[in-house]
Amino acid sequence: MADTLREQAPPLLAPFYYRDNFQRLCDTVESRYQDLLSAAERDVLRRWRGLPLPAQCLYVRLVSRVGPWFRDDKLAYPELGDIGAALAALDAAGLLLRTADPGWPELERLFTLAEWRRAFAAELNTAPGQGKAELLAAAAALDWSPARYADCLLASTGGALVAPAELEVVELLQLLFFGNRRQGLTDFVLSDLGIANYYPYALDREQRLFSCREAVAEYQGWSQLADDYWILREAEDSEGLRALADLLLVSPLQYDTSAQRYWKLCNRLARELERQGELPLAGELYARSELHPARERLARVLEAAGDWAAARDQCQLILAGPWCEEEYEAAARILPRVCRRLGESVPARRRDTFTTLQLQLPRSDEAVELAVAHYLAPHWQAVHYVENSLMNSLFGLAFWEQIFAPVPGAFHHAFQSAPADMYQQGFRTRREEMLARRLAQLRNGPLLPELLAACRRYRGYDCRWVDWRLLDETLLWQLLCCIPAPQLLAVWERMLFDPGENRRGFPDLIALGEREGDYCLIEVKGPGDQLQDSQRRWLRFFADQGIPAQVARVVWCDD
DNA sequence: ACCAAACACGCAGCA
DNA sequence: TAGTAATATG
DNA sequence: TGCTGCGTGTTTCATATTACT
Ligand SMILES: [Mn+2]
Ligand SMILES: [Mn+2]
Repeated sequence: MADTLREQAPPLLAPFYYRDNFQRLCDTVESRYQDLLSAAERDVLRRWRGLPLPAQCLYVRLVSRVGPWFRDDKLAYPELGDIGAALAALDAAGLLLRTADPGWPELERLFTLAEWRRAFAAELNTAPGQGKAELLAAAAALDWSPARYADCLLASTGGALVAPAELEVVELLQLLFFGNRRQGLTDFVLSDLGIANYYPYALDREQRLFSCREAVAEYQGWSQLADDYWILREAEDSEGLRALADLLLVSPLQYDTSAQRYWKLCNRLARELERQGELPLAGELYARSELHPARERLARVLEAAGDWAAARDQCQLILAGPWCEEEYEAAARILPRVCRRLGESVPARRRDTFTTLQLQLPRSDEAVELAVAHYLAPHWQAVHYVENSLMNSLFGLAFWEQIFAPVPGAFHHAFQSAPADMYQQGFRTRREEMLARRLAQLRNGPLLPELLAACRRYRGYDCRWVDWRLLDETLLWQLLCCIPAPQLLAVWERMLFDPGENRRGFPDLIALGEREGDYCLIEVKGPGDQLQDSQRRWLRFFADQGIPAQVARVVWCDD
């Protein structure tokens, strides 16, 4: 009864919203990158704009769906009226492809098991219990010409095969709009629905991500090779992987825009080659990469190859100018090993000693972190299982304005939850002054009102750092009551030093008391779990700063 | 920050 | 027929 | 014991429909 009386909520999205989204994307790219588009590509846009509304809509539907081929008889869009007419309009504008032979894999996908059965009832003995894979194998064994299969199926089901033309142009437009390959038209929808809620930062319309068409082509080239890499790895084609490495080694890197992609691919491929024992080739790839962990892996490759002297030199190169703390520590671990091999003496590395709490707890179903939290609960006001999310969220609140500051090149489009350079060294250097001012401001005033204000002002907006499910004003009040401001500031400064590296490794639990200084960060270690390097680094830092932290080592008492 | 990832846990093999 | 994976959708 | 590599689980918008086993 209540259900029938409840008013229908108005639809969140306008009719044909997807056409409008596509048009927004096209307009933006065309005005921003007109000189990077060829005459043929601009003509595709012109032709799409000239279509009647239902045909425009259908084109957007088709390029958004898994294809490339579709059966026209299965296109069901009642709101578009006569689908045949829309297809004819697309055809006339050169935006539709038709085929009598889409290739075997597409046929497998386009027709259901029942349709295959019916179409091949005469040619094959099709038992009802037979699965699709078996039936397809039996059909393939007929060894017909490729087109004959399609003829047979279509003769049985009716309909024809169609595909949207100029898919590559659509992909190009999306790449130019977003600057990456993972975002697309769905991001418009999620934003309109409020599922994603992006902060209204100032967009940078001056700085273009791609300076020229060659830069775009280079980016697309590395993307293609990355795709090839996954296919080759999936197929366990070691010959192909070696060929890919050779190709990568003779391809020069010319544009900064795609450097990260190139280096990432070098690192990934090299790591796979390492596993296959191709050490020299892996080493060459690592030498091409300027992205961690390339230099560390090269040191390990040299060590594994028995080239102790080169491995030692590589470690010393890293130690003299590390890219990050992780790299420095790796080099500091490898160096003594190779020096021993060379008969050289090295000073022993000091071992970490962290305050440790030994616990015997009854085995239970819940996670060991929660078991410890429950064990500790009676002794504290509150114990929260937060890992990285708490300190990261506080960091986001404290530096929200700096994170979303309109720095050149930071925000290319309206669907970002962090600036483009968030995890690069340049993040800090490009915002040196405003970060210094913000730190001074936070040092001079009480923190709680600042954080409460930020929490209220920005609540709900997407930020890579902030988990709004965790934060509420009570928690902030409790936290700021217990954690002395200088200690929070020290943590934030370390996070600012390397936001990419220092966003992880925070302890599992935070236990809160009632007075300033009355709190503890606790890393839980179950049987068999070791402290990770990132966790060690934070624990060392906490010890240096006098921030209360402990490692809780749990053993199960079975009886 | 590319659900082709990032993160943390948990184990095995090796000195 | 229930459980699953993939797909399309807003 | 420390170091290393490798495999695992968790987490991604939420919901309806379709196809398959
Ligand atoms: Mn943890
Ligand atoms: Mn832990």
